[in-house]
Amino acid sequence: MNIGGSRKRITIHDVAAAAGVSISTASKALNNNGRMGDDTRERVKRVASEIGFRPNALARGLLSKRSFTIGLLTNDTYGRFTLPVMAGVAEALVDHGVSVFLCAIEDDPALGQIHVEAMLDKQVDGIIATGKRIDRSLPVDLSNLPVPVVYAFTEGRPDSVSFRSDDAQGAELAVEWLSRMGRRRIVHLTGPQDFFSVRERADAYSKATGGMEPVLYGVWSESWGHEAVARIWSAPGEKPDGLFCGNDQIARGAVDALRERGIKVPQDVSVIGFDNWEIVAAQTRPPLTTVDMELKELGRQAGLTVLALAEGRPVERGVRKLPCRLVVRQSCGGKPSEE
Amino acid sequence: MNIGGSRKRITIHDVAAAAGVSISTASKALNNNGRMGDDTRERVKRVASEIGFRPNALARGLLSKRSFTIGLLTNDTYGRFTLPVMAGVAEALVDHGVSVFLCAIEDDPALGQIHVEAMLDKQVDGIIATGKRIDRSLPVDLSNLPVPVVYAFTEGRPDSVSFRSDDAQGAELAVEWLSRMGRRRIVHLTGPQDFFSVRERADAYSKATGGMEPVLYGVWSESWGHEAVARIWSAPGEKPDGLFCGNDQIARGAVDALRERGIKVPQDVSVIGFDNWEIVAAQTRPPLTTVDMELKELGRQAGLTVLALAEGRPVERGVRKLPCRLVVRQSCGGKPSEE
DNA sequence: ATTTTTAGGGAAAAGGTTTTCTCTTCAAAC
DNA sequence: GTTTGAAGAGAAAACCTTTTCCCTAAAAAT
Repeated sequence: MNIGGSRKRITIHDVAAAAGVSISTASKALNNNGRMGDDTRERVKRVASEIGFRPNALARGLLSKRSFTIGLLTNDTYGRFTLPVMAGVAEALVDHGVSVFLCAIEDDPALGQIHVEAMLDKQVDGIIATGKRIDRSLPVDLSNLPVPVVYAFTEGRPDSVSFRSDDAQGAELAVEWLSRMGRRRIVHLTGPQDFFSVRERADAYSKATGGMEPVLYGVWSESWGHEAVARIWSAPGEKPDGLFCGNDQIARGAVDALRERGIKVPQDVSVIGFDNWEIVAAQTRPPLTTVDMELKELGRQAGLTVLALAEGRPVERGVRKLPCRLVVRQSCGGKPSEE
Repeated sequence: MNIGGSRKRITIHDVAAAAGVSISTASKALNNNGRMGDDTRERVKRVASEIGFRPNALARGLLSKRSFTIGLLTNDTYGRFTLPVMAGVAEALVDHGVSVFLCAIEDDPALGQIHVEAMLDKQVDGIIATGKRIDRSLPVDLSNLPVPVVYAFTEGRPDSVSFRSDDAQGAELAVEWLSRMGRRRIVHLTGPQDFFSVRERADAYSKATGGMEPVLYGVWSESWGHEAVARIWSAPGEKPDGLFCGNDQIARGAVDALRERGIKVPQDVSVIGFDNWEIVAAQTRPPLTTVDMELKELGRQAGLTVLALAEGRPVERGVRKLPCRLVVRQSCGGKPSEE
């Protein structure tokens, strides 16, 4: 009977009238401000909850200059990286009564501009920019905005606050674990070299392994993992006993290729992935041991940081690298971590 | 130099002062209301854009009772279904100046309640509820809200508006295509029977095939696809030449299992999936022909509908089934559709 | 020359809330 | 009995915009 949704909203005037006080007294009672008798305060509060009063955030925001709203800008339509970040942001902020505007801008500067302006019009308290690559920035100008901006998993302006995962440490984690599993000939199979994180991981890998083996750059697909294994195993010479892959898709391709060749994972070769993309990692046979970038935690911290900036609290600027975490499943041997 | 983001916002007062008119004239000039000389109107507009005036949406919303904001409630943390829906909603609404609040409530009723209240406080013009199953409703009470609610890919209240895909039609599409490819013994390999869409697809499949073959119910995983193929091909008797799978993961498991048995896809057996989950469908070897539920379109329609309701336009209530679309890749034969 | 009309523009209220200031009243102190 | 103080509560301003109503002056009509 009320599908369209209409019913007069209850305002503080109604509360005041029902409690027999003025609106100022009602307001003060509800916000625990001002001076008044305990009985009055209690009565107002009781009446307010009885008639179901909830303050109008628009009116409040107009006055306080805080909308308790932030904007999340992303160009990751696929959501693979953005989704955990979003979840973290939202989770961190809901406790503080802050809501999140979702702005998917694809890679369209005009759309980005529109969204930024819409957010500013709506008086967001801050903006979080997030993307799918830490070495690319969003196609939109976020300088000189009247609100603070925090970058998460995307290239930020110098002199701002940005969060990213520590890819070098993640790579070390991977190599370390392979070594611990007794692997000595570890090959790194990764994505395109123009990705900053690819280079960073490759450098860390080379440093950790002493730079004995070459790094194989390719694309982020299963078929590249497949092809790389074919290339390695059909070439003459000693074969690796460990594969450190740049993402879970490559790892999955590699594992599948190894299985097809009758090479046992993890008995003969250990394979480790990167990203902990559940849908790929968990469905691989055997399930992939992989490096998790802790994107949800990254989102959480970005959320808390933009909040701090919005409230004028001091925040140290710069790039913050968050540590990765090893998720042990079965593709390397070793005891799986419980989840 | 402005990291925290602070700079006095420009109000219509500033415009009025700069243009040498009153605020009422300024407002009317900018909104093409009221009567005034063309020169005055132009001057005000020019000045406004020169000093970068943008109206405060909070103040405007307070007055107009419209916040140009809607809430998107979801319990699909994974984002597999929600993400395209969200993209569609946002895309449809950004043109109308409407922003979208993202509310991820997991499956927590308390969290849902908090989010709904926060949205109402922020005076959203409407709410879209979306989930991961069309036969489950969100764990939150959306009845008797002061704003319209539209359901997308989740069970809605009777007497409301909900959008879902036409699973029966999707199944027909699949069977039809397999028949067109010359397949005569088509087996349906699907998910748990307690899913409404599973039953609906299975019924449509049975009707289309004359109910010759049994339906194999299982779980939504690759390993089930794998196992089902093993079960079928190790049993005595004639083998199927077509597999209609309940989702792309099952299809992928089946394709992998067939390949391992030396059975050629699509030469010997055609396999068709459901969902068109790119990451699975496109990376399978060969890439999966599958049924797309057009979730983005679904989101778009949900967005436009909630907007219509918010504006008081009449909307026919009830469940609307949107047609699915066949995406032809290589797992069935036939010429791939361009994308 | 007087009245009527119209154009152009301003004053003020409204929307819901918070906050500062003011006012009244009653108790305590002198 | 007068002054001081504080407690309790209300009036009003402020936030920013839109809209209705009103006022003035010039043009048109009589």
